[in-house]
Amino acid sequence: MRTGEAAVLEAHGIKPSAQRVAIADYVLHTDEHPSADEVWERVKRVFPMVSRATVYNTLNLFVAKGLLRHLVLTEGRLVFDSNVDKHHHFIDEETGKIYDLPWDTLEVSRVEQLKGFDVRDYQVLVRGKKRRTRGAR
Amino acid sequence: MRTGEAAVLEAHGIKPSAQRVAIADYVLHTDEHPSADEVWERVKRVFPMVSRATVYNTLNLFVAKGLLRHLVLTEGRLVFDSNVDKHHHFIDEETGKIYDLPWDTLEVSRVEQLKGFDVRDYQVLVRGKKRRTRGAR
DNA sequence: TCTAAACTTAGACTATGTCTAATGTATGAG
DNA sequence: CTCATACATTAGACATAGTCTAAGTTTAGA
Repeated sequence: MRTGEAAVLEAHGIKPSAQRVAIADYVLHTDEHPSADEVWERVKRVFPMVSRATVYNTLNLFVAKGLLRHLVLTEGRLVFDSNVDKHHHFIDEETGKIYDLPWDTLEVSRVEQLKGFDVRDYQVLVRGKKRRTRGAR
Repeated sequence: MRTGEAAVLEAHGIKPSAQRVAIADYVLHTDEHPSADEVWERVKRVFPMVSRATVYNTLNLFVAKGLLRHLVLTEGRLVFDSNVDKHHHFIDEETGKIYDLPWDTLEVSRVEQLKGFDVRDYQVLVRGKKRRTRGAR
């Protein structure tokens, strides 16, 4: 278990309890875009008594404090993304897996000229099939 | 109630029952991006005995037959979109309302050059606040 | 140590969506 | 026309994701 997590939490104004550190330890270091229940399953391995409510509360707290984003990209699942920088997403329609696309691989023109809308944020959502490339994640 | 709906359903290989026509009558002519339960509420006004399962089955059937798209854009809601042409979406973060953005108001570059991905479809997802413009919806 | 605030827990609750078994309806063959 | 069959519809049970609540536990400070 990494001990640096506690410091990260404190830096964001979050009191670092044991449960919160365990959750942070997984969710801040994965690129798997887990759902809340997946986080729960994972955290229970190292912390069997943790309750569902705690995991949900903690994840929502992390989102409120800017440590995570939540995404609503796939059916029936609210997933979390530890990459809080701007980026796009690719969804593999066969596996449901979500991949981050770096911000500058795509370029969107004319977003700022949208009439009647104050744009706060945007991203491109790409769907399709990931090619099999061994070694790639 | 428009009678042309039955012909539209048949043209897509769907047997036009009374319930299905009533559902089509609402959902194919709205730009409100309703959720399944919203469709149910609406259809019950003119067809009080319709069951939840029928509405869900019918909407899924329409999606399978290409009459509708379903979108997973907002938290906890799978919404339906009768606009099956390519277009982008704007989500008002205050009201949760979804607006269609015509395809050519935005332009995305370099989508086809994505390495390792077969792109089947993409759209831009814009979030922010809609300006109040009386008369516009 | 004692107390108050904050955190965690188990489980009830809500909402959304699916499934099933039984019933209803439409249609074509006889 | 009647029956048989296939398909549609129904009510309600079930599943899943997420929230809420009340009670218990921890923590930090006086």
